[in-house]
Amino acid sequence: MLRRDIFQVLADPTRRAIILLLATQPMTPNAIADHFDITRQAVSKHIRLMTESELLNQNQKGREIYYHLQTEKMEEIEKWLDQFRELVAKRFEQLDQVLATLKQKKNEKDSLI
Amino acid sequence: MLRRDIFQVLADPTRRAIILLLATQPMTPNAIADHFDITRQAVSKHIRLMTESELLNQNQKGREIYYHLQTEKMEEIEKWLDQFRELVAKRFEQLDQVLATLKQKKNEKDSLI
DNA sequence: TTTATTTGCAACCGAATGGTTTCTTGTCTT
DNA sequence: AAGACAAGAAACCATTCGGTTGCAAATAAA
Repeated sequence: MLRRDIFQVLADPTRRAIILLLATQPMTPNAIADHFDITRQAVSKHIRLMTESELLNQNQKGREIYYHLQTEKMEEIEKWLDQFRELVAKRFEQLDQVLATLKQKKNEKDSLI
Repeated sequence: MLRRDIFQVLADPTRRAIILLLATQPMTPNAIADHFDITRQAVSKHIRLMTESELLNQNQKGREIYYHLQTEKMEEIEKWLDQFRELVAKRFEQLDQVLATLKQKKNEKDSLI
């Protein structure tokens, strides 16, 4: 199945590098391609996927197209991570509860001695 | 190219769901598969990838195998995001600097009037 | 108005992905 | 000891991925 989301974008190391590149300033496809050992067209395909995932916006200046990051899109990862952290925290709460119960049981037992 | 890292794991929605499932408690492949509309074997393949990515550990109890999350592995995402956020912050610093320079220029001009 | 530059698109290719079905192995149950 | 259950492995399949080369369109520069 064709998946076009931020997680899909992050899955490729070249795309992660492109994200870091564009984090500081907008760049043209040619400028981006200069940083890698792949053809400009390959970079173009990465750009297309990233645009379809709404992570990139374009800004045409003459024949050049400057691509810039839609940084809000990155928040989706944060949101997912928050969800994850919350569940992990809940697990530890349960663990704490178990420990507390054990402690209580132990005290009850002690009092019976 | 075969990539076996946490970003690759996150790329698939079923695997993300498995992560959230295992965030609260360890589970067997069968138990995990019950939550999805795919075969146990398909789940098994997801588990294998996640184990190879060092995100899952196993704990055999008789004929059952409980898989549990290696939560530290998730920190790699956080680390990458930190990197990203730092670069974005730098961009805004530069912008602030530009604005400050403009303001200074304006003041100099004003003083010439 | 040619010519060069920047970009995107299409077709192709080998490898990886996500699923299936079938089979084997190991461990409980009875 | 025999049958049921849990899990992994292998072979297969259609689709996607990440790359390539070649080409067309638009804009800039000569």
